[in-house]
Amino acid sequence: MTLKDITDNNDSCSGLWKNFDLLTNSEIKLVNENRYEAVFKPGEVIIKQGSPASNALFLSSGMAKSYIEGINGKNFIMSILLPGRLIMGPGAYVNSRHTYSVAAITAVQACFINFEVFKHLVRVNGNFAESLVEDISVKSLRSHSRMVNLTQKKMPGRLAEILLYFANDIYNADEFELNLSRKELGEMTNMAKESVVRILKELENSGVVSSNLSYIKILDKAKLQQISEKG
Amino acid sequence: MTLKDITDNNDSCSGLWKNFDLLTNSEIKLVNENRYEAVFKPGEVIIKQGSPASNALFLSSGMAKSYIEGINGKNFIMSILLPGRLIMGPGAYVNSRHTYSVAAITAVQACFINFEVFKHLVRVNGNFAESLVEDISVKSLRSHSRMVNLTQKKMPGRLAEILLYFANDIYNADEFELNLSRKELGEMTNMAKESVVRILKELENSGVVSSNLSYIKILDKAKLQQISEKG
DNA sequence: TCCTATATATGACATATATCAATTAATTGA
DNA sequence: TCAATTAATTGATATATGTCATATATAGGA
Repeated sequence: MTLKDITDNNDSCSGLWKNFDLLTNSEIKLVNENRYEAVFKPGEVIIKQGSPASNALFLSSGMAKSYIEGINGKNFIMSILLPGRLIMGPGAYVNSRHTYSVAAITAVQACFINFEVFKHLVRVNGNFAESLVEDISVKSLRSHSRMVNLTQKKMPGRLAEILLYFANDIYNADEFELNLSRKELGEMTNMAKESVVRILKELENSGVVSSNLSYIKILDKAKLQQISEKG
Repeated sequence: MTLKDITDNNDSCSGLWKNFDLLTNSEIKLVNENRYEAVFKPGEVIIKQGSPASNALFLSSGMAKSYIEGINGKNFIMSILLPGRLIMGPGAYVNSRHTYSVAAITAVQACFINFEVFKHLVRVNGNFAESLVEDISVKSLRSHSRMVNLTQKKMPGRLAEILLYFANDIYNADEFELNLSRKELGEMTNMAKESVVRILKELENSGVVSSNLSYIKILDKAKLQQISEKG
């Protein structure tokens, strides 16, 4: 990982999160004076669970995954991270530890912003504070919905749900080159990688999707939706 | 449900959450001018998932459960609620809908505070805003840990975890009269009620706990801890 | 008090899903 | 380009867990 201070070039981290729009000019200046950029190769760990946390971050380009390192080295992928999204775990406000890990999926350029600056802004700018709470609330809502999905659906429902997530929220397309392995799909859906393969094949056999290794094409979205909802 | 305005008696909702300590006198006055109390009988629904949300609430006495109504009428109990704890779902800041239900377990007295007042305080009082983010962060952290527990542990680990939760976080004692049914224990651990009975019996047979219907006694806490951690 | 509804308990069985072993396919680096 | 590693696939099997049926116990009302 290479870390270079680029506060004096004309890039700006402040464009990476819509909530920064709520800041005053001097507050934006403060943000830009306290940001750092770094570049990561695919697979590289950007944030390590358990390590001391002192920065929030944003991707300026690329794709990453946030995941909890659970029992017996088994990971649980929480979400796929794209530019425009605040990456700041709850540890920031609890124990100053990273409560999950983040790793690059593709090549990633990331922008780090010091927590203290961030927290300062929450204290002095009420609208910014409110927007942070909104951001956290949306994540919390997703997390609840995820909990139900994982505990109440069987494998086809869980896999269908995650395929829709990629189509709707990540790639904005019904066919896409998925840059996650079967194992990682399993880490999102709580399935063994072999089960991912099998259920995926079932979905192919019933004409709902077609897949050629990492290339996935959703053929019958309504059906997929139905499978996802019925569990 | 009976709802009575008691703004003119000397009780105060502001004592129900430590974060209210951060408010100024006039802000506390505002809170007290906009609060309402209500009493609920065991089993009564206090908040209904999906309904319009306009109030945060606190219990002034009693015990309640928050739960998500999931697929096919299957519930997922998120947490046990006691006095001192803010009850405000993420919907407050997302779509003004309750994202989960809350029901009384014992007799409950609850104090309702209007969202708008609450949000106003977040905007004008930076320390209060920060304390709210802290509160949400702690819950979020628990929710993550819960996710791992539910997805990566087998039944004995999940049940052990929940028994420790009751001992450590709810009753503060290693023996207690549990006022939840086996079915509800299942709704916390993602187990069928019959499975709860069976695993509980296993724990009894191995001398880890003893139970007489709703009376639970933890005999070997270290062992229970170990079962919980190993999964 | 007894009756009824509800909760708990238990056994037999079905099934979803993981695990293990082996094979094939794809990717990467020298 | 080819060997070597890694990922995907497939089948056989083991296991965890849910479901169903039924019995027993408990609690709440008339």
